[in-house]
Amino acid sequence: MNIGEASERSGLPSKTIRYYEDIGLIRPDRGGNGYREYAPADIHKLRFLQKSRGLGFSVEECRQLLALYEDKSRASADVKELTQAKLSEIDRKIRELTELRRTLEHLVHACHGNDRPDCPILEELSTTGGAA
Amino acid sequence: MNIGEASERSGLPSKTIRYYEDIGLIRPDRGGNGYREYAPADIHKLRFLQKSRGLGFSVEECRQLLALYEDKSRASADVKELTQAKLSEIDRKIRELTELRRTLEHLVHACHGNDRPDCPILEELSTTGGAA
DNA sequence: CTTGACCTTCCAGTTGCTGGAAGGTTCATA
DNA sequence: TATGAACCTTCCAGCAACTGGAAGGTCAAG
Repeated sequence: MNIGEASERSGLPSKTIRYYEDIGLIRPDRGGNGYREYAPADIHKLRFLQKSRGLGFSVEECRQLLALYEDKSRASADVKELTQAKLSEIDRKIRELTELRRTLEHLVHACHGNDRPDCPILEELSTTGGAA
Repeated sequence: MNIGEASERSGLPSKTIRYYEDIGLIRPDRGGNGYREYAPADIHKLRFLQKSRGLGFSVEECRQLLALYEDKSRASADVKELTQAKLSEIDRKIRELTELRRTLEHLVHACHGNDRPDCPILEELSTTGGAA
């Protein structure tokens, strides 16, 4: 399929898809007309990239995560370690998001109409979420 | 407190803190010597920024989120709507992270030593996580 | 065989930092 | 009181990750 459909299916702008090719994240085939041709596997990767980027992983981290899917070196201890590190990172992000969610919800429920200069929730956030 | 301590307490580099001031996210006082002086409330904001940026929210989104804490317009329906939108976004992120976590874990447990060119997990990821 | 929606490359601009230079402040110690 | 380390300041340049636009080729429909 062409880049337009790849864009639709992955949720990424065509521009971004081309950019990801530039920096070597994906390598679609080319048709006789010079058009990029995306296979289903490419779409998987693009969706994966779309999500992981949106979740605050850097492009380099995404490259690592993506590499975990490619079997080249999958069984190695390095990869396991990397995966474990990523898992911890993901857990941290989930915790922080949950905390953020709770804070927002409190704000909307508990602070509604209350215009004290210092909302107690702010205080809570700062103590609950200990520094890294 | 000075920017160094603010950096330590917030987990953000001093450079970034100054940048956030440049773009109007925070407004610390200045001492007679020209040094920035951070109040505890500023640290709260900085920590909040550190987290929300790391969770994939853009600076503009962070500005909105931060505005939810400032009581100026807290009771308005607009703000409630915005908060609700942000809550949905957060929920989506949590779901995606959970999914990503599960995928990674499967990879490390189920695919270890299996070097089939197309891992079934990849397939799962692409079907489980529907397009936006 | 033209019109419109695709696609291509290339180059410039934006966002969100990040590093470094050049210099001022503070504080401990000699 | 002075010297030096460890802070702080502004400014400017560069990098990361896109994003938009120009200039032009391709393709399917009418």
